[in-house]
Amino acid sequence: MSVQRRQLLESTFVALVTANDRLNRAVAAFMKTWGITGTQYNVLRILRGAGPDGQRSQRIADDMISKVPDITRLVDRLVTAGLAERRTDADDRRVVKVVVTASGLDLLARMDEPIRALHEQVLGGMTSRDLKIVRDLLGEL
Amino acid sequence: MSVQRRQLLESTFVALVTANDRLNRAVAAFMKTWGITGTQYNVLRILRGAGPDGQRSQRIADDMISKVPDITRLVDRLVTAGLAERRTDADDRRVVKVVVTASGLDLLARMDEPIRALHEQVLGGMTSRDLKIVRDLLGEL
DNA sequence: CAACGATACTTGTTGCAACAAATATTATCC
DNA sequence: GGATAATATTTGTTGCAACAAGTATCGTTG
Repeated sequence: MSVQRRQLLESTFVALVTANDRLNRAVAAFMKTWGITGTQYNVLRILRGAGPDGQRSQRIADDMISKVPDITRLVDRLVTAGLAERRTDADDRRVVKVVVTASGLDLLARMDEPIRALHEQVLGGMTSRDLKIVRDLLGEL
Repeated sequence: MSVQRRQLLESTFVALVTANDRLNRAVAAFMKTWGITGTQYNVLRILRGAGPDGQRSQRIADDMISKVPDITRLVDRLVTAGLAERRTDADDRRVVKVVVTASGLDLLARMDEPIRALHEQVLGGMTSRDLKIVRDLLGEL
């Protein structure tokens, strides 16, 4: 491999990690103003999408954008905060279904518009053409 | 703002966070085989660049790719692992200079080639043209 | 030159993430 | 149908990150 190619790989890698950190910080700071973490928000969104029947823990883990191995204590915090509830499945008593509460839905509804503003704040400077390029190229990773 | 633009912002945001998580995992798994974390590696690289005089804690914090507020305990772990040493500055006794040890330099040297392989593993699938695009667009964030 | 603020780092504390082991329930296979 | 494997979740433990408060040293200013 050429020296140029290696340097390009490295500088792109560093750019990725740097953008990574900035994005994490922006998300964390935003979520903090709402009293939750980005991970918790992700779970709440999954639960809202799942509807009144809720979603089993394992499926929540599968659907999450950022994977976490410990759904139990993640849901614990949502339950403690009154944003979600646990319901053991009657058909399969191993399964725990997690349901978003009215309070959780209310929080999500209030966050919907600010979340769009966050997207705008982070990515609004890019043209739609560039957004598509970044999205598609990152999707290949 | 149009619906399309909003959806594009959202899907790109999700793509970023997803790539984020995958990258973090790849780096963490790689670093784990060497007994350190990505953050620790970043500090060691800074110390290698600083040379035998070492680098003061605050400057390390400034130079890091992923910012961390607690350099003290980060360096603590490097010192415990025998990869770095602390030396209080004689001119200004508030300042602590951190120096990489021979063991630390040896570890870095052994990692240099595998690190390039990691870059190749993560980004090798992209053309040089696309790498430049991603690097430059992410740099604007 | 003494007091005050600024600087550089450390320490205390809390919460979350990661990994492994344990528990409970269900499915499978002689 | 009872032993065994598989599945779903919980619990134990450790380490790291974040934020705030504390300590030591230095610079500045009247």
